[in-house]
Amino acid sequence: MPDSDHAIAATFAPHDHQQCAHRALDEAAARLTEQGARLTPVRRRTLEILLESHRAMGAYEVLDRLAAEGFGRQPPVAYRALEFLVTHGLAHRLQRLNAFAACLHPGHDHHPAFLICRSCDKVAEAAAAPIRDALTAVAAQGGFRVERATIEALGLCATCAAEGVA
Amino acid sequence: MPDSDHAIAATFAPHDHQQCAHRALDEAAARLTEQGARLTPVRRRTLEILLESHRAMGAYEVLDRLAAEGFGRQPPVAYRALEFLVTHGLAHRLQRLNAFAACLHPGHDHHPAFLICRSCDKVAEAAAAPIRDALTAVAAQGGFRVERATIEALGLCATCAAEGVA
DNA sequence: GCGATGGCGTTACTTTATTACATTCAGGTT
DNA sequence: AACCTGAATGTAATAAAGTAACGCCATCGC
Repeated sequence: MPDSDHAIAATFAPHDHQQCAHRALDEAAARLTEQGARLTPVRRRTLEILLESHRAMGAYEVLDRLAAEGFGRQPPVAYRALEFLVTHGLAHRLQRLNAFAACLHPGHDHHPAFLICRSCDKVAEAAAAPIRDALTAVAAQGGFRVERATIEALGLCATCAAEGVA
Repeated sequence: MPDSDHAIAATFAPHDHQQCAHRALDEAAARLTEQGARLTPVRRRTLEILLESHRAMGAYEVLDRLAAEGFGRQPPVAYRALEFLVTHGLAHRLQRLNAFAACLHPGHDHHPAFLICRSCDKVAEAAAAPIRDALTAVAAQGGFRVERATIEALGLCATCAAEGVA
């Protein structure tokens, strides 16, 4: 991810989340104008909601929030906004959870591996390149060409482990 | 995987499927008696249905088949049988597809990586060890302990590629 | 201003999955 | 054989996740 090993720990450890979320939102806005895509109110708000925590949220959880704030209350409202964000690399979909999480490093590796803590539920993005390389190599031996990889790990983060969670 | 690089290609290439399915069923039965678990009619039939192809099947697709053969026609019938098979390592769940596939190598690596061909829809199991190692290493740098990994690749198999599928 | 496009909202529906509870069946005990 | 017990099976009902189809309105290029 952006710089180093710190990215993972930074997600799980306590940190200035206001700033963390704000930075991601700014980067997102920058990337979109660059691409000529529009960050409309629903989309912006959806991203903000995802950015409030490092957890993954279900589409209906997001929808409830949007509806409470005066946006539409039908599923497509949430799904469309989420799909937009995913398409533009501003959010990720977690297959294991049927849920979505804001991307914290837009513009870097757009198909990271995900580390999901089973205790605090937070989700971190990890550099997928070495993992994908291993996968690609194994597949190639069988003549299979990998186009998209889903890599999601469930486990325990350092912060929860330090707090004594088994 | 059982032996080698051949396992992947063998899944996608034409082969004696009767024998392939039969062998998997035998191995499954053997493993279950060993574990003291019961391969009841619904469970056995569910496994056979999955083994008929190398595709992943949705729970409702399996359910339709079971219902047509005189078993119950309510979702729990299929979900319970499938869950049993997954628990005992005789089938796998594919997160990306919300579907299930028979395990072709029961007793070997119970958490393989999956290679899903987007053209023929078949699913092969690949050795996950090297991939999981890479994932574990990346995660460990961030203090994260991986407990379970989901590794699923979408792409094109050798057979489809040879047939000119782009 | 005017049409084309994209975004948003709605209704309606499909697909996937679970909860809760009644019934049946295999196995061991008396 | 009668009896108990726990696992397995079946049902109805419902929840959760996701999609299709359509109309309205705003924005943008002309």
